[in-house]
Amino acid sequence: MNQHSFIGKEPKTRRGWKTREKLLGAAELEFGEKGFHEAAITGITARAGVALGTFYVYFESKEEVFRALVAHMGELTRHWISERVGQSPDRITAERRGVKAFIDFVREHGNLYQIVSEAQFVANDAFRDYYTVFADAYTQNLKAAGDAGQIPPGDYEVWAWALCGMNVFLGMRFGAWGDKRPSTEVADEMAELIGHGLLARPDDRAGGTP
Amino acid sequence: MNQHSFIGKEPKTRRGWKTREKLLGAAELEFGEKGFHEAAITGITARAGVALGTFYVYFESKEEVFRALVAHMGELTRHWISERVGQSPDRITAERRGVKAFIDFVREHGNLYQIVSEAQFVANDAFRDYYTVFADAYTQNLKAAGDAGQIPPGDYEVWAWALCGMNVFLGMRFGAWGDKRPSTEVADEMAELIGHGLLARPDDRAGGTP
Amino acid sequence: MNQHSFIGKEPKTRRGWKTREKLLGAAELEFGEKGFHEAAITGITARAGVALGTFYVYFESKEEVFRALVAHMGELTRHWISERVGQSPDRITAERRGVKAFIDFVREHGNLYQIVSEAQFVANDAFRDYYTVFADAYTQNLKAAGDAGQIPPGDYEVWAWALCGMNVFLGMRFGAWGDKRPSTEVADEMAELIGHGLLARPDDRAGGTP
Amino acid sequence: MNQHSFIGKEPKTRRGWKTREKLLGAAELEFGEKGFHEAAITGITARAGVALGTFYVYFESKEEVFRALVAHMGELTRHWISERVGQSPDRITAERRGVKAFIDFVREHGNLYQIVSEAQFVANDAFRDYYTVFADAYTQNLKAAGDAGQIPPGDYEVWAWALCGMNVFLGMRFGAWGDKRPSTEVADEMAELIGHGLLARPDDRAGGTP
DNA sequence: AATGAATGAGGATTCATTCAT
DNA sequence: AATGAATGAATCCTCATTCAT
Repeated sequence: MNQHSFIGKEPKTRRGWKTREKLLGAAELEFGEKGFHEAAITGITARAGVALGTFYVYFESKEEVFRALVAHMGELTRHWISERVGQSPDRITAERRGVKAFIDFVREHGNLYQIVSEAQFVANDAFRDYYTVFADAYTQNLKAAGDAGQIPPGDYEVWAWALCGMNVFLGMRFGAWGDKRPSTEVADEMAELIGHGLLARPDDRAGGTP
Repeated sequence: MNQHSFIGKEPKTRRGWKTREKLLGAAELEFGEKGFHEAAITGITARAGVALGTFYVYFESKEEVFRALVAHMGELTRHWISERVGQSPDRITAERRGVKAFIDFVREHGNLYQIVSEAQFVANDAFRDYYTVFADAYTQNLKAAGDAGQIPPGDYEVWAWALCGMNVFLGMRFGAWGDKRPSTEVADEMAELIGHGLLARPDDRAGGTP
Repeated sequence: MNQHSFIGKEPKTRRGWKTREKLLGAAELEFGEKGFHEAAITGITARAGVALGTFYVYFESKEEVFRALVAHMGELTRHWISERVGQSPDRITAERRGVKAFIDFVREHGNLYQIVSEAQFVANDAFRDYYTVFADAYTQNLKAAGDAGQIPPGDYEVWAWALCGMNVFLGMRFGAWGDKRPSTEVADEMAELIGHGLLARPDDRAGGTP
Repeated sequence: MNQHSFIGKEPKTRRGWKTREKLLGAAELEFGEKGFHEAAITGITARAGVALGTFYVYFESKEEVFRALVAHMGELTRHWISERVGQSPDRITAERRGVKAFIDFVREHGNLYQIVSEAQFVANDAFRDYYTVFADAYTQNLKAAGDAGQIPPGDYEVWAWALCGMNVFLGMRFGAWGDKRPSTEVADEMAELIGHGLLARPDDRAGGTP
């Protein structure tokens, strides 16, 4: 995926790799806690336990580490979710599991997820990349389901972005903002909504797709 | 809720009101174009055609105008949308019109809409307020529709946030990012998705709710 | 004493006098609480319950009110002390009463007394005036006592300044800084010191001057 | 008391120490000449020959250098005086030398001494520390003299503050305000006053302590 | 590789004072 | 007399980045 996309200066020694690693970890914490603008390079180096100048040995700028982190978050999120969605028997189950996974992810890594959101204003292209990768995968999945006759036809790209938005907002509202409702409940509700839609007659509900 | 929550210092004369108005308009442009951190107070006052100090007669800080603007955007957005949704014959029509209105709004006021998004990192409480007001209204509408038997029962709060997220993401993707697709098309697709849901059998489509 | 030294613009109406009075009182509080640099004209006018511009109807500048206040403090202090020292039977009694009065004054009007001290850096001439008036009076008193054979000959001006310094420091240390010791005790100790001096043999003490 | 209370950021290299030294010296001049509020950081860095930002490498704020300077002045003053008082044969000689030294110090370092005085309004705790250290030392000396039977018993703490006040005011009046009288003369007069006291009979004078 | 001293452009904020009403 | 809107000079402080060691 990241063929030539190594971000920052590649270390040549084992020691160098370790330092770079420490810096990345420290940056994750610093940005996660304070946000891009409040975060300081000295904060990162202090957490990493290295001198200020060392930062610039491995990264060209504050924005560069930030981008590296956003890219990393992309992988992390995808991994987290795909691990929890697995091979779902049907699309709705996949959606239900997906939302739950996303809410849980935000609850677990709220600070880090902020990094992605803030990228919108700091590194807009990285932000677009992040969600485009998601939406594209989503589109593919819908398409497959459509081809298999599991879901009705439609403009799956639009649907994918709509579903992304759902996830993100439910993650924000019921994950990041701290709601006591179990993520399963929220996921069930969302599954209900996008399963049968708003036009379903009440009695459709119990039966699912007959 | 916010009975007398006037943001900034309330002018006592007509002249004062005019100046405050000019400042607010200038701030909208400045923040919209440059974002919070790049925006400068001198940029605002220059646009407003007043001296630097005048800014601080009406606002305590850069953040305060920003908050005032977010609150103002809330009213503006609600007004824009409700004007275009009007008294819809049914919930799906309302949704379709709502999405379309939102996409159009973002296309029209893209810069301004950025202000709201950025509030997440600059004035988080104002950001929450903005969307909470939206989602609450959404919830009420769904409830009304539910009571009227137009839509199936469910946890309308969760649904409301899900629908908000859809709107926002479609607005971002097909509004802000500049997509050529007509907003009507996107709105129709979303209406389809949330109208019949993913479980609808293909042949359900033509008929809608019989 | 202040023949032509009316500070500020003299009001012409009764209403004007009242306003000026309110401003002076407010300034006393504001400067006393915050010190010259932290004090703000708006703080003064707010306390006085008048509009900002009104201040400049009666005073030319922030420094001017300050000077008016320092002059006023001079009269106030002298009045307070002379009232409490009265016609002392002898010099030492006068000194004892003087120190006590001064400590009590500082305890009672600590904030206001700060105004005088700060004058050193804000209106140095007013500061010098304040203490020069004091020291001159002191000198005269010592001279009278010397002429009457109550105290030994000496350069009374130097002595006067030395005694002023004593008063001020004892007032600061045991008055302003909040010491529990009763002012009478401190005054007695100072009287002992300057009564018999450091060379007195222990047994001189009981007897005073035989 | 202040074991490791290093004020500001401790440099780690020799070069750093030199820079900090230059800044401290420059600040002394700037504050001494202009007073705290008129002094500007750019004034300090210009005098030191470094860039503006360098100041903030070593000090957190304008107030912090100021505090560092006051502390430094404490050491400087004590050193100056103790050097000139030395091992005095008796308390009165010590006092006489002390006053003279203090007046001379103020004449020599008038500007710098202003820094201490102004501390009263800028860094009150530092101001208290300054004089408390002095008065404590004074108290100890008096106690020693008292134990040795050189001076009569008394509350030496009160005496110490009284004597401090004398010194300060004589320093101010005959040192800082520019009086032509030789400091020796003033010192002699003060020695006379606190040597025999005000109750001494005129004929005591010639004899001193027999 | 690592260090940490030095840089300086950049921007927010304050507030005494003026003046038209 | 009283008001309060408008002014703008004046400064403190931040922090990403550079570079000599």
